Amino acid sequence: MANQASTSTRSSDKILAAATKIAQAHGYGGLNLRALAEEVGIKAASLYHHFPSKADLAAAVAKRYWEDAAAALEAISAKTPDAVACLRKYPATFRAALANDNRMCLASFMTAEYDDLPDVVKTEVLTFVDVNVAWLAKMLVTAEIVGAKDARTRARAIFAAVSGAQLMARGRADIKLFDTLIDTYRAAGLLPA
Amino acid sequence: MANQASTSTRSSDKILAAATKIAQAHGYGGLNLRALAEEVGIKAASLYHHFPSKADLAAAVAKRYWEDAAAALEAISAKTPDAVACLRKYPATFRAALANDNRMCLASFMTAEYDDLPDVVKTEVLTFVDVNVAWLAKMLVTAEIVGAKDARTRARAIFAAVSGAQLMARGRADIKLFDTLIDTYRAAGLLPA
DNA sequence: ACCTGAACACCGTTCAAGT
DNA sequence: ACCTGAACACCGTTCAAGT
Repeated sequence: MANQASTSTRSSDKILAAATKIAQAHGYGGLNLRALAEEVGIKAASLYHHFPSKADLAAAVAKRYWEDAAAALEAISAKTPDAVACLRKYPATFRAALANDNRMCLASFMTAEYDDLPDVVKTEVLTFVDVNVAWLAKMLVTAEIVGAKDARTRARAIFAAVSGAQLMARGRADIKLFDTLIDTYRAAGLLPA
Repeated sequence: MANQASTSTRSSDKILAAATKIAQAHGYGGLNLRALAEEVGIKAASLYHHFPSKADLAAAVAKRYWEDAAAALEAISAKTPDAVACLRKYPATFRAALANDNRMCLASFMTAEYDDLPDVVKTEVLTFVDVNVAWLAKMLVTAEIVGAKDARTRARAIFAAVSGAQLMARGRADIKLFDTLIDTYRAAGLLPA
């Protein structure tokens, strides 16, 4: 994971990074290849030398997105021994997207676009959800909040609720609303206080 | 509300109905005027005789959407005296969208498209949220689940969570997942059991 | 290998011309 | 009044042709 980007992947990385930011604000349909190319400093046609199609580019974006999310979650649980403390930190990544120019989770936006999503992209988006749910389930069991049998279901409910909070807060461009919603989930008992 | 559609609004109604279905599956960006026109049986250019622009058409769609939602919610609370029973029925409208070819809430989709939404549309989308939150808050107070001071906040949390559940279920085209998520919210204490 | 101009099919929109 | 073909400037995308 550390020594993979030596020389040739540089411009692909630039493309992926720029595409991720655009897709987090405009979705798959709103990912404008001319605008993306301009941001990277090439012509739109040149994009096709790095990725065979918009679908494959978006799949690469979504794949890196869940890989980064998985690494970030592992970093949290590696650094924080207390599982309850880990669960308290979970909403922070969703908050960070809003703090970054009112952006949202790439996977949530693309989930809305389900009907128009190429299969290769759909797969990666689903994996993002799986990664989050698996991590949450593990923390819930470790924290002894639910038994192993109910962990996956509760984890999915937390993921859905936090996603919904991010979406609602984006609609008002109001990050404080996100914080209030998360606090309300805690007060109601969905998330550990 | 009853005697407004006599003769001239007929085709406008057909356009709005078809546009609503398309927007619930593809969003504002994915609302293709040529495809919409074909479904209605006219040419795209003819659409402009009924609505001055795509933005105005989408605003009319979103406006009717929240008006219908408001009427449906009023129908529930008028027919069901018990506020707790009303709250139990609330997720049903979101479920119905999923049951209708895995569609989703128009407002949720458009909220994701926030950055690309004309202001006239944005306003109507926000009103949909307000209508839902106001009704939920009223039911929560009547049911004595929360006090008047916390009603709005709790109502927003419920709306966000239910929206998130719909989005997640759409991503798997799995309506049973929606049911499970709602049940989990109830078990956790976010919604009344 | 990497890049591009030019072309393609498509989009929202306009408008003169039909009924 | 309502509709339309044709055109406009634009878009994402493709490809033959450059270096």
